[in-house]
Amino acid sequence: MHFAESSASERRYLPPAVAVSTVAFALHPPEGAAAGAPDAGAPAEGRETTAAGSVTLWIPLVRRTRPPFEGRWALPGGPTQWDETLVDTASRTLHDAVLRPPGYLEQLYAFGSVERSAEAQRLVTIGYWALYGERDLAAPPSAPAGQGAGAPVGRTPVAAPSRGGGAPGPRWDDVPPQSGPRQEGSGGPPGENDPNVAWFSADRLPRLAFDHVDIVEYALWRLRRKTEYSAVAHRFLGPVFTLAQLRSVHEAILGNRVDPANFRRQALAQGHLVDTGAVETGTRHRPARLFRFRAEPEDAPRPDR
Amino acid sequence: MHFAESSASERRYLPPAVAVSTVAFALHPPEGAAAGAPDAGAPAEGRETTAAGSVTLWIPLVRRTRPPFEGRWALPGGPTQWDETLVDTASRTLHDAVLRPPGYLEQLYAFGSVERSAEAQRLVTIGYWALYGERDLAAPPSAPAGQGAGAPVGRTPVAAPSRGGGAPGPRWDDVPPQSGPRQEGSGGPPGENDPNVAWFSADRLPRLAFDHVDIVEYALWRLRRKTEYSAVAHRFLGPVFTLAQLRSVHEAILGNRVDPANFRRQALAQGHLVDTGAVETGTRHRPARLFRFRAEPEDAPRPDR
DNA sequence: CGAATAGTGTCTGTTAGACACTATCGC
DNA sequence: GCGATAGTGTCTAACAGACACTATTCG
Repeated sequence: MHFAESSASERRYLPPAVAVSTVAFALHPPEGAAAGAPDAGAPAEGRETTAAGSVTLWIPLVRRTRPPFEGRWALPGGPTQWDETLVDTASRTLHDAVLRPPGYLEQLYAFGSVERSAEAQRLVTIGYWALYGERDLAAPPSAPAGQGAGAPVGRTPVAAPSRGGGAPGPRWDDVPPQSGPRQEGSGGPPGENDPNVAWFSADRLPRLAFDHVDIVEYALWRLRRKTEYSAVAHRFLGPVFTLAQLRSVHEAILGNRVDPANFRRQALAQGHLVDTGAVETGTRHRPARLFRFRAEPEDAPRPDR
Repeated sequence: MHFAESSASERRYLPPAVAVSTVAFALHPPEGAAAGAPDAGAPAEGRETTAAGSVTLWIPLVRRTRPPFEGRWALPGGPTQWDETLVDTASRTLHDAVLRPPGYLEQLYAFGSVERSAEAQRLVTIGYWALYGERDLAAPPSAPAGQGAGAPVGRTPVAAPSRGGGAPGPRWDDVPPQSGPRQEGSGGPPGENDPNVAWFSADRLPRLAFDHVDIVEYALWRLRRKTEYSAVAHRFLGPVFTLAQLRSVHEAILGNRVDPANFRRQALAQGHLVDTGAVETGTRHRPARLFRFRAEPEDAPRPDR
């Protein structure tokens, strides 16, 4: 790389580095992945339920192995490479941490602060948010994307448009300018149990590096807004699901109880759900009908193309 | 500049250049500014009204003076400088074209395409949208921000948060990597009548360079969404205004008629409007009450900080 | 049958939209 | 008074939220 040799004072004048940070959500960590406790570095027993029996959102984090913020947990991410689009970068860095491609990926906001520009290269960070559904987590872990200018991660299953208002992200800061392709938390060998990658419950996050808390905050806000006016919740579930499941996803996202009767009516009124005719089995009460989702035309001008 | 000497083939491996493009809206061009006709390069008589007597939105454009797309009109914009935040860049480049700071400025979407990377340096473009109110247009033109690393344009009156969903912009492409600070359409001397800057009616735009049409499209969509759930329309007007004026702004943005009675109720119900007690004068019918806007707490996590 | 959840019916309060009607100005 | 727009009242249909009630399964 050309710039390796430029001194710190010279780096001030370099063009800004472009990096990506992604907040990914899932209803629970993938099978076999580490579930982090708030402040312990070590995994803890954690599954998808909380006190009240309601579902929570989980977020994958990566532990930084070098300054600044060495040892702190941070969002998966890293610098863009010359042959990658921004989504590709998000996808690749996320894959490096989670070992699976997300089911949904959407841009959040671009933040270009000038902070610390006297000491380090200027940095522009593009925040993304992603979503892992049951389907996605079930997929067996695949090898990290790896080196250099290789093709961006195979299939980025969903590179989606968006609609809500754009918003902020904090300045990124990871990865020294023009460092190698693998991002921060990759000291050890890859594999499902990399000690530097863990999933945390969204309401019990450890202290994060940089202003990653703000990105998470914003991503959550966006996710909530989006579940209100759009159909995203179903993406957390498998191909077929009951209305109760869908509702509990809504409850997890919005953080409050939702009336089953009213939810049912609204959900069905949207016209997105198709009754498969099949019913749930294995319950010890009246089985619920299974629905699947019917894709419908987006109404937003499509950003990513 | 370090990179001036790097060859085209070397540039492929440079970090992406970061540029900004801004879609600015106003109810009419500033006094004395050129109003462009759809395809003529020359100004045409144009004021704020259209066929049906309704108001239209106007957008400032800059004519490119070098390839690619030489001669075409494009959005104001340019590359970020090492000491500028993204908003600053938007603000500065917009100021260079319009000679006034906007009343509102918000990020739209970041687009990082890899297209043409084989021939030119990789480019990441951050789209912004801005708004000039009466107040802002009334301000006398000030000199362009000018050279090098000078302080970013004095006051960027409003660097605002946002809420809607993020969305797309096309790849930018202007300005050769690391070119001088002044952007594209600045061949001639500055001043209110730079032949390479003109305002166009949003529904009669000329052919634009790059995919700037898409950015405009998206900005319009965002503006519409935002007027629906938030209070932005008032920013197009002066400090006090009648409900009829506010309504006609809504009509201009949404593109359809709005019932005066219902609009009034809704507008007042929001609680943002304060009756000043004063009334309109100079009409030849019953004068309307004048209102002013009362700022209220935002509910979106604030992105820009 | 009892526990438990699925699914339906109904009532109430709020709101968007349509539109008739009254008020108040200049002339 | 007339023309014109400001501003109010009212009716209707749609809808969200609360909640009672019925249906269907397991054990």
